[in-house]
Amino acid sequence: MKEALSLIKRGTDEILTESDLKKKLESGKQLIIKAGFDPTAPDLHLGHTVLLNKLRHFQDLGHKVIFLIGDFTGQIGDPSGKNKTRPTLGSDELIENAKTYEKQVFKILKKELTEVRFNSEWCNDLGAAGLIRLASKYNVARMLERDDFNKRYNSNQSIAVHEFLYPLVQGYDSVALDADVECGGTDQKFNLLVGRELQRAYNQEPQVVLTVPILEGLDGTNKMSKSLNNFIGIDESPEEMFGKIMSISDELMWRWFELLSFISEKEINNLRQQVDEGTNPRDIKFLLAEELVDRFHETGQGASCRESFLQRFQKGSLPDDIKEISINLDSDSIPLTNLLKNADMTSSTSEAMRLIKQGGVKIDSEKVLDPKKEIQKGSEAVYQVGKRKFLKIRTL
RNA sequence: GGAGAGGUGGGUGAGUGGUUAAUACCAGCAGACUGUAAAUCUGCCGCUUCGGCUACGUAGGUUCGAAUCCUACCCUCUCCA
Repeated sequence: MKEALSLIKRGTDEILTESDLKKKLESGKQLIIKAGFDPTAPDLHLGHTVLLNKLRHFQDLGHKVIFLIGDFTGQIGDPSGKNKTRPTLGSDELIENAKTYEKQVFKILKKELTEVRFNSEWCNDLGAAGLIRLASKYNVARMLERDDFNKRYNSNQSIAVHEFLYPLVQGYDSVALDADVECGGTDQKFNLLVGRELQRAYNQEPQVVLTVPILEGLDGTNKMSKSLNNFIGIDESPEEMFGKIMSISDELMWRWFELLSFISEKEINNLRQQVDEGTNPRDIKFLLAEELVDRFHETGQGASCRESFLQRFQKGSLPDDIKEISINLDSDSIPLTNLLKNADMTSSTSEAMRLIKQGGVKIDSEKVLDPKKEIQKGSEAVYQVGKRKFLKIRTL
């Protein structure tokens, strides 16, 4: 029992309330653990895995996880942050996204203890009348307690009425599922607590709310998210993942160790001490990168990534696995700027022009300085833009 | 319904008729350096067939000339009801 509790408490931010959790654990029944996910962004990234790891802990104790895809709530758009209302998804798309989720999520969760559900199942049946009834169970003052509503309200920014529905519907999900525990990021705390209130209003035993810390993204300040493009997807190639982890600041590295690594706190402190004593932080970052790459790919991948990383950046050699593409030309030659744009290596010819002038473009490891360079038909070469983008292009 | 404030490049936010692809900051990108794609420094940061073209909520108008003035519309916020 004590062990169970300490496993659950590891890395969590808050448990509301711990005594309720104890009671539920002691009851001996299989608990229903709920966690909601956004239907529009099926690509899981490391930020999500903080939560998934926690769900996994519950599974290790034999409890059932409901992986809830908020397809109905997705139509509302989570007012957290400054999201705008999202486009409604077609059911085909939803099924696709769900499949993508499943493919990724079982890298961490146990299949036999996971149930994937959609909240449109019960929300569609709710109807206008049901929604009104639901809305009557909560009040505006309490809604405005929510931090982002509060901030927007006080700084004279708009809050659309439908945004109030989001926490309500999310809370109603807990009622529909009769959830025992709901897990989410700390930014979800308000929504999770609404679930507690609503369950009480529907005469259920209120769920325990468990929040996990929010993982900072690559920039080190903002929450990891797709829209800020500061994320590492768990589906990304080993090389990509490794490289991105190496690009985080030395400071952020410790935070990631804390939230993502499975090594013990003691070991982390040990590593800190090593750095204090003069070890290159890069080498410590290697450990983190290797652990994570191994987790999401085959064991051993991490080590080989480290090798090629050293090769590439210390000795400046080309990576081994350069993608190849062919591009058809309409005429005998094409300006280099256009070629780079067509190959998606730059977003516009203007950008390509700039990069060439700045000395950031190489062909077969030779710096190109002429912005008007033409590439002939029937050639093949390795193009490099900046330090990271490589592509072998054949012109036909 | 009435009165008022405001909408500027990915974000914040200057700019109130003319040295103007639009100050500054952040983010981003490149180069240098390094102990890493950390940190730091320097440069860049709308698009282009390099002739130009398109931009300051939308649509018109005034003017030799408009982000800046006028008109209408759309949107956001505040106060009153």
